[in-house]
Amino acid sequence: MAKKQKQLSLSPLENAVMQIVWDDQPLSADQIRAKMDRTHGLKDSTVRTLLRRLEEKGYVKHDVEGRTYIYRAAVEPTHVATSAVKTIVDKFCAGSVEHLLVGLVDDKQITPKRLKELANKIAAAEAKESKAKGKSKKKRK
Amino acid sequence: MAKKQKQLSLSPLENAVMQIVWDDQPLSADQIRAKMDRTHGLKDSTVRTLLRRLEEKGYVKHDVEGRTYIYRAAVEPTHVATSAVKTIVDKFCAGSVEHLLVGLVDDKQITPKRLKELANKIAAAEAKESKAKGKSKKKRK
DNA sequence: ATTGATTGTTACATCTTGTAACGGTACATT
DNA sequence: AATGTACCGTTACAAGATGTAACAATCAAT
Repeated sequence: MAKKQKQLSLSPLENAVMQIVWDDQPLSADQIRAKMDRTHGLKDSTVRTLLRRLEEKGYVKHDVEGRTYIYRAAVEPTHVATSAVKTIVDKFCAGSVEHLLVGLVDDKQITPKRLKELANKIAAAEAKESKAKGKSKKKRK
Repeated sequence: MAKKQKQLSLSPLENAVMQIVWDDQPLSADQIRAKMDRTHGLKDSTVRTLLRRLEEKGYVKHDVEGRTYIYRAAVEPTHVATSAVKTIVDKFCAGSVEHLLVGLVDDKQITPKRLKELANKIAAAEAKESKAKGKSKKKRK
């Protein structure tokens, strides 16, 4: 039972690349390098290595346009976030989202009042949305 | 105060140790090894290395009892969870807990209804708690 | 003093991450 | 056609993180 699942986690630099991709996709490797340049001074081969690794991990995909690779994200940032949160919840909160929420409140990351507001807002939005389209799973911006 | 702190993240194995510590603390290194044995077959020096690293990272602390180190957690699991969640939120949800909650709902990790219930419950608990204590700003949990 | 339990020190092979040089190839420009 | 140019694929490598552990020093009890 050697399920050799690679590391799906993003390293800091990989994350930096993803932020750019999520923000301005689609992008070529070189465009990404250009944007990275503001903070890092990476060579193009470096950036392409990062992109290759990200693609291996399933975070981005590319289309070949002419002879250039055009990259775009293969996963939504919120999906990455929620799945990471799920892992955390399973590990540290005995699988209970409730514990997590309590923790967030205890940690003052959100006030109970605001949490309630959000919950209501989300519930309302969800209700309206499901009524409006019934089955389709499109996401609004 | 804070200087060049190392990685505070837990490796899988370190995490396994923490789970045990959180569950049955306080424990000696050998007791921990014994519990690990069910899944891994680690030598005692291995376990002690892990414990030392965890202590360096600030996850556990020990008291010397006789000639034995008795370990216990130095941080609450929910604290680890919430701080990890904060990192995630900052990275992937533009810093907004709201986005995360929306994501959790979208991901069906929690229903909006249940989210609302929890929010109310938490708000209620919080309200009662602060009334009960009244004066104490200091929250010992 | 010898033994047994525990800790401290040190080691090391893998992997992961950051960073990049090289070499190939197809397209654009003489 | 020959060459430069813009990209891509392959390969490399040092530093740090991780898993795993042997070996040495110590103290407490025999």
